[in-house]
Amino acid sequence: MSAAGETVRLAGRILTLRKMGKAAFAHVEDASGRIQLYFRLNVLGDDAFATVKELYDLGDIVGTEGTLFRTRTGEITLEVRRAVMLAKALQNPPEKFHGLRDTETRLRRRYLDFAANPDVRQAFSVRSRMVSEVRSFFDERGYLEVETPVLQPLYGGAFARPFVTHHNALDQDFYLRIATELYLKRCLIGGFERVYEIGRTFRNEGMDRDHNPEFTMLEAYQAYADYTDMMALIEELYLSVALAVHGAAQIPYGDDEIDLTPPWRRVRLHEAIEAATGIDIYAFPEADALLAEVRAQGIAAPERVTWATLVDELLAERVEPTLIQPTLLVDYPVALSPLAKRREDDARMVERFEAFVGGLEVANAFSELNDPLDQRQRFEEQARERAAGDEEAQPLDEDFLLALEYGMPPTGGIGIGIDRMAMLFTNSASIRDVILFPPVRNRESE
RNA sequence: GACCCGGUAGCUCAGUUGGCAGAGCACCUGACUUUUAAUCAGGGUGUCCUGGGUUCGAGUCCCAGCCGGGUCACCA
Repeated sequence: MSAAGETVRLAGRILTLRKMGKAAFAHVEDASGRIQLYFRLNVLGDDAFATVKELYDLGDIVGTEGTLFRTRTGEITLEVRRAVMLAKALQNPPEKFHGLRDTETRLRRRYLDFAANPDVRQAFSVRSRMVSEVRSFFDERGYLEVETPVLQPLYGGAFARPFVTHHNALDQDFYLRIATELYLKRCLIGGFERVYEIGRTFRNEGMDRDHNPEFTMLEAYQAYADYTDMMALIEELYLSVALAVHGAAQIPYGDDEIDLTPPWRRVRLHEAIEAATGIDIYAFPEADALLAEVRAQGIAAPERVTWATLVDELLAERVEPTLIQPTLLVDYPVALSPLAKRREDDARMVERFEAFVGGLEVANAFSELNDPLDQRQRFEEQARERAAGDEEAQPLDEDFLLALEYGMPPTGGIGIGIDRMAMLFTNSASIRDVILFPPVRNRESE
């Protein structure tokens, strides 16, 4: 112990406190760790020692100065010469041995969860390093980090119901963005060739273990690239992050060990469905015929039956849960992908993939549709879906179509769920474990 | 939205067949100069989630509601 005898100053929150007649021990903790303090009457003097005995409680934050020594059990301890109360706790901290377990209190007073449960704090430390590595990854590859509007006059870029708000000065409603896609594409049209944005997006939908109404998504776009470039990108990104935050390409998740080493398994969507269910979705091009096949599988039909929703139902029910090891599902039906470019060899399909890891959808990418005429048709198809009752169909965006008419280079684009990535790298079962302050319902009394 | 589970002291929890509201930690009083989940002696601090109902009597049984969790639905 090289610092023995030297004067040391440290501060922290009191976690344990053992007061005796003329001495007291405490453990204090700050972000760097915990250490024991030793207060002695004959070192501190009557007044200062009396203050410790009468005033100090668990949870208080104190500043101290003293010298280090080892107790007879060998623990490094600060013998305190001077001490000052930095913040007095008026509320009792959670119980020191059992910690804070009650899920409702943990959510409503999240600061107590952080204070009482170091492993909860640890997850956010991992998340922070992970995001840093993600930024470095894109920065090093020449992508420009940009920030596009959160408040948008029209929403788009994903299938979701938006949150709506109102701008008083303009007396105009705005939507909180459900995706950054259409603005990032405007950047491409304007000549930026590689852009990315890590941003909060908002979708007015239910919450569960892998959905939160506000979440962080990374979208990246690269001119003169296509979805195969995005396949390599997602594989390399996950590998880089794994090595940076975990030190290995293999990570534990739940009961599984996931190997992120590229290349990931690639399966064509309709083949994955056929392998799991025996149904060749392209052999049943009409919704009614496909519905009969889906029902024969014992799968409940979605509320709104279209060919596309049935395909998605098959995917969600029978394919996605099995995708524990990293898998790229490729070549989606055009009806599910109104912003993606059609395959040249099969106009029913688009150049798109979704990446799955640990059963979670972690990325969605495509060769971006840059034909303004086809894009208009796709929007018009969405408008028909909308008129038929699909609240999540995408609205026709004339302003975006106008931009496309000036010419967007062929582009590969990808959306990556940052929260789900954090779930994987922190081995968290719930997205709320990697969101600092998840929303909770107001209590009537509050 | 449906179903299941839960809500008792600041925290973690117990509470029997319906019969005075409990324990540990925390807290308060006293003792204690190397303790470390300190120890020893004493002290219970409560809207039993809320509102009704049944009953001589409800934390416990019934109904409605609130809040949380889980599963499902939704999230193409």
